[in-house]
Amino acid sequence: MQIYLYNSLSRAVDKFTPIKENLARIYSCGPTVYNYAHIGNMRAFLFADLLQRVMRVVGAFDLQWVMNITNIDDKTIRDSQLGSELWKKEMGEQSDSPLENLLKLTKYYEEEFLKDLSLLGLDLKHFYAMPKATDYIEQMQNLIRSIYDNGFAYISNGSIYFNLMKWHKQDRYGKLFNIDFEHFKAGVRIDSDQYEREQANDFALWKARKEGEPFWEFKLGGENCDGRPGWHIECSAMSAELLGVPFDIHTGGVDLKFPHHEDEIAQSKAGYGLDPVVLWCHNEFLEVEGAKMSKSAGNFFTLRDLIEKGLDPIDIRFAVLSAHYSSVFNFTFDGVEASRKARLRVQDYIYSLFEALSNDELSNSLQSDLIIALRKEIFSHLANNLHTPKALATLFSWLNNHTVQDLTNEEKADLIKLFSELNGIFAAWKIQRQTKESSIPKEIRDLAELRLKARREKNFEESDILRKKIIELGYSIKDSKDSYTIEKL
RNA sequence: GGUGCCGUAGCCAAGUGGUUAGGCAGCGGUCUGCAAAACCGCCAACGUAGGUUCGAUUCCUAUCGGCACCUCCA
Repeated sequence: MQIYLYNSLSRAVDKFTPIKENLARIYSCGPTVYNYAHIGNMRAFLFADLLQRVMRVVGAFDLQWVMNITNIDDKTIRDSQLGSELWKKEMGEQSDSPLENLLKLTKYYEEEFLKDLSLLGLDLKHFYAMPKATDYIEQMQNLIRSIYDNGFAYISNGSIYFNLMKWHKQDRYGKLFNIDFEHFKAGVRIDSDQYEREQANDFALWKARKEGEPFWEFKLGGENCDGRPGWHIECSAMSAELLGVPFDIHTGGVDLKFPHHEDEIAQSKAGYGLDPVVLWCHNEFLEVEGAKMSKSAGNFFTLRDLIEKGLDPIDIRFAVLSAHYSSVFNFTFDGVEASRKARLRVQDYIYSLFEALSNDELSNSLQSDLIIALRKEIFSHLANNLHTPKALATLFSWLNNHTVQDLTNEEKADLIKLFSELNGIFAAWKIQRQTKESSIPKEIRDLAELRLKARREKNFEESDILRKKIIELGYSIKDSKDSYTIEKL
């Protein structure tokens, strides 16, 4: 199905056409691994995941999805310094080598990050690559050399800067973000390096070596430029190396439009001679209980914080996906609870489908017009700029109007097939027969058996006491005629 | 100061120049020993004030309120 996406470059919903036949190449700005990722970061990754899954399932594209891991920047260097208070013993022993320390600290947070992604329902197998900045220093240096040779970079005290105004005369700077060079709010952030730049707007491609910090050797223009890469250059170099120039889609949070993505466009074009990306997609921010998340406001959560509070990560995933990525998402605990109930309602429906199906013969391809029409409608919403709210609304309305009993066997089998496809995007359900009591502790099963016996004997006082006990132990019990089902609460 | 976004029922969240978005909660009912689940039904909105229009929640203006970015924050 044809995919349409909002493009921050054109400021319109564009038809997606891959550069290479049937291959969608996507680069997503990943985390800087100096700490546990917070729920706001997670929205960006859930968005990227949604995009790539829709490309796979609805667009039927082959995928090359790259997400970078920024493991060298001011913060990772700062926190990994010898004697850092933020060093954890799980990271191992610190050594005299700043680079070794940096890699140990960032490796730790990278692994935690990957765990978080998995908990949120991302499939790590979907990644074509997760490049780490320190593994692509050579490519970054090559790109910087090209930019320098093309005349758009200069060296100042061993650091290398991008000459923005010179570039701006050749090609517009501000393609994603209207830049009003006259009205930059002066003095908001003072960079210590600023005096070394010719213009305050110039950004660092490469930063000169500092004592006690990791560095790489670099000779440029006959000068010694030993040091380490600037932030923006890594995405340009790694995306070019892994996906080529240009590639199809670049994702990130709206905050990255400027300066990060502007700089990426400028330096890639200054170095490679081409606009690097056809389609830029940005997700809106996430707020918590209607306010910007901040540590001081006490509404700053990492995924592990939320799990500790008893939330299921899959409910968080489903809650985030139930709002459109381009609007501010208000994360609330009530909202996650509501999403959970909605999600489980669908799950129960899926269980009922399996229950009602005489055998486990699933459809290979859809046969029934009813389900084909439903699929078409849901998919077209997803294809239209990833409109998950409409897709889900369509699904819920349909479920409201079609009970399992109303469906023919063919429709049931088709619907399971459709759910299985949808789960390739939402990854929020189990497409299987409801697991029987096997996962329920024996203690609970025994209580339930006693209760069934009491009910048969019409000893309802006893059965109510037993039910209360079961609930207190964290399980719910649903009665049917002469049986029951137990579920974990 | 510059640029941009948003204000929709108790809560979350789509959308549209005139016909029910959807979810959660709530309220009736069926079922049940009672519940739960399920099913049937009900309920409610478009920040404020003007304007354009036959008609505005939707367009325009003003206004109030909230938010984001403005040099390394997803």
